[in-house]
Amino acid sequence: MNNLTLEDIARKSGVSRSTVSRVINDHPNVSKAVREHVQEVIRQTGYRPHPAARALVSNRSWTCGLILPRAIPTFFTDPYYPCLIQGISQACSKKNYTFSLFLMENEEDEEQIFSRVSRRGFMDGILFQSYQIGDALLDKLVDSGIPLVILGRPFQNRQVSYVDINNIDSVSKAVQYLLDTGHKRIGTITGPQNTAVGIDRRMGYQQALQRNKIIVNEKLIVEGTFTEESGYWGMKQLLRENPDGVFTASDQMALGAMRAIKEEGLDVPGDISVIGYDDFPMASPAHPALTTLRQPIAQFCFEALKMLISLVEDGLEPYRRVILQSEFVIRDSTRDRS
Amino acid sequence: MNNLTLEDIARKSGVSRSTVSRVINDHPNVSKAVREHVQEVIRQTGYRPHPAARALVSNRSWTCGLILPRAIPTFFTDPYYPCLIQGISQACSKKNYTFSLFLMENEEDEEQIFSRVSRRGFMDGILFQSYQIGDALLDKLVDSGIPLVILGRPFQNRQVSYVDINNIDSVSKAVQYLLDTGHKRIGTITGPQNTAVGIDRRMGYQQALQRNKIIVNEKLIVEGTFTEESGYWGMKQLLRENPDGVFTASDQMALGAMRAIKEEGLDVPGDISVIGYDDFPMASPAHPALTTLRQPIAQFCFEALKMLISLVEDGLEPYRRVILQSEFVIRDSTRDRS
DNA sequence: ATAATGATTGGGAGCGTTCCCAATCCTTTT
DNA sequence: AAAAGGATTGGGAACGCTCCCAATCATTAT
Repeated sequence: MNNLTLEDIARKSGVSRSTVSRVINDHPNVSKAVREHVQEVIRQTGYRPHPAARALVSNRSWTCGLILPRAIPTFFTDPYYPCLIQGISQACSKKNYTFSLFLMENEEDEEQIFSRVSRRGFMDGILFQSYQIGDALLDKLVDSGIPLVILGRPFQNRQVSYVDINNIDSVSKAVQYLLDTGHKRIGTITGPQNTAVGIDRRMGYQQALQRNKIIVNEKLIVEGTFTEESGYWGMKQLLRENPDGVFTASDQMALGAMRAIKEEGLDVPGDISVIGYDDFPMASPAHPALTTLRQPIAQFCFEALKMLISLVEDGLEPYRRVILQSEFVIRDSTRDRS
Repeated sequence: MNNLTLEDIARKSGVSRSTVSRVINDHPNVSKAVREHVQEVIRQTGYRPHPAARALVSNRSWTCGLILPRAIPTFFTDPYYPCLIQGISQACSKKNYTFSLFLMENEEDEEQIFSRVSRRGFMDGILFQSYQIGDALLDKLVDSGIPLVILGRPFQNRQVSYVDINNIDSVSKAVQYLLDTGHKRIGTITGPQNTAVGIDRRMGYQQALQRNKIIVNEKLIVEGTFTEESGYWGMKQLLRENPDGVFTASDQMALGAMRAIKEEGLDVPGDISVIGYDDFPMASPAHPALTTLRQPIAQFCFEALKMLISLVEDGLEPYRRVILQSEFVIRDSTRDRS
């Protein structure tokens, strides 16, 4: 264990505490000779400053928290959360931040997380995955005044900074593509309608139809939960309406939908075209390879952390927002019927 | 933001800093009246102590790190890591610890993580997921003297504390079950043979056969990577040897194996029995429902954290170890052939 | 009533940093 | 050669807490 202090290094290198501190923090005004000598001593002793002492005096801990909402039914099966976690981890690593994870599973967790997190001094800021309408914790967090960035848009038009993906637009383009390639009866399996992504992706579907003067048929819309299973059952239901194309709000649901279609003896894309959303690792090795919308997760995470850091350094206001685009990736689960 | 200090609370409640500190830390020797009054003031003001200041003076940060190894090919598809993350998160929450996650993806990460983690004062201890043979970071961590618990057994017989699951024994029992129910040609799809779990589960398979005086046929052993895909291809290969039972080292591979079997026009369990390992969420809704070995992940994580805390509080030695058992869960993918 | 005892309470020191200001040193200019 | 200026260095104070010891208070026994 490393129990050296600044003072120890100062003594060993024959300079003062202040000088060593300056060397460590790359301050100017240290002569080259002294700087190099001190660096050498630090290297040899393996000294590393005490993070808590630093945090105490500088009020920066170089740690940020990621809060994932409670009751994630898909935490184990949907790659979204692992991808997000990896993305944030990478971003933190690049920015030299330590990354603390908070999984919120019940009411008590919520209280505990709040008290753990809302006190500046251990956590420089918080990334909060938007999920359900009316998250009490989110309100408290906003009020607490800790630097906060929402991943995904918040529900109420609150005064918060956030990073989002233009779901409406992206989906609308994908459905437009189905329209342009001669599809006549396009269904959708949506995400949960109490989540922002769920609502927005459905909205994108509707906008595309409306723009083309097509009346939205409620029977061609089924609500899912992002899981493979819900895609399967949703498709079973849609099949009764004889669609020739389906947009599903996640790749997992697209996989489920394809399973249902095949089970019915129909072919993808021969009889029905399927479009997913995410472009997660299982999308391209699927049979047929899935046409989908690629979420720019890595960039998303990076922008979120960048925003958080600017909040930490420059203050909370003005509120910032960044909207990213998903990329439409055409593979083999769609066919031109025109 | 909460910028109150102990001194502020002391002033507001007309007592001294020391008394407030005693109230917060539940020390005895505070009169009931004073204690309640101070608690009321704390409640009203929403005061929370500055964690960095506490950590500085007490040398406890109430934070632990989880390091996940580099190059996890299955991070997004295998539910093991999400489950582990959730388990550790729950355990930390119960023990009032904050949980920092480190994903190691390349050499630089390794160096960075080490320097972030090895300095006591911000991280009370480290949980390290055992993975590949010869992890350089692990060696450095052990040398650094920071409290450390390995998840899974370490390779070299090093002086470290760890928590493991008795893979050899568990698998051996499962294979014994196949033997007892009249299976004659039992194959296995192993995990990677440069991982401890991969090696141990294969060993369990071999031990069961040897105990029953059956010669181990190398052609009935195929190495996989824990993924669905590798289970599929592994099974394709095994099929040439006409097995009537297969043990796969993960549920994912079992799913892949079943896909391959069905594709060949054979039936599970009619023609071939399949046993997986993990009992992750997708095991029971599979068709047929998977017979498997249930990893006690939650308990595993809890024991690991408990061990880590005892290391933090009582010192590193003597080395501790806890071995848990997997539970054999019989469902519909196996059939009695006797 | 007084001494002795134990329960409360308060204040000082210190944890390892950073930051500020004053002191020193070296150049350069006159 | 002396003064001025900038570059470099050192030391004190502060961050907000815990811990220790001394002081005070209440309670009981003599």
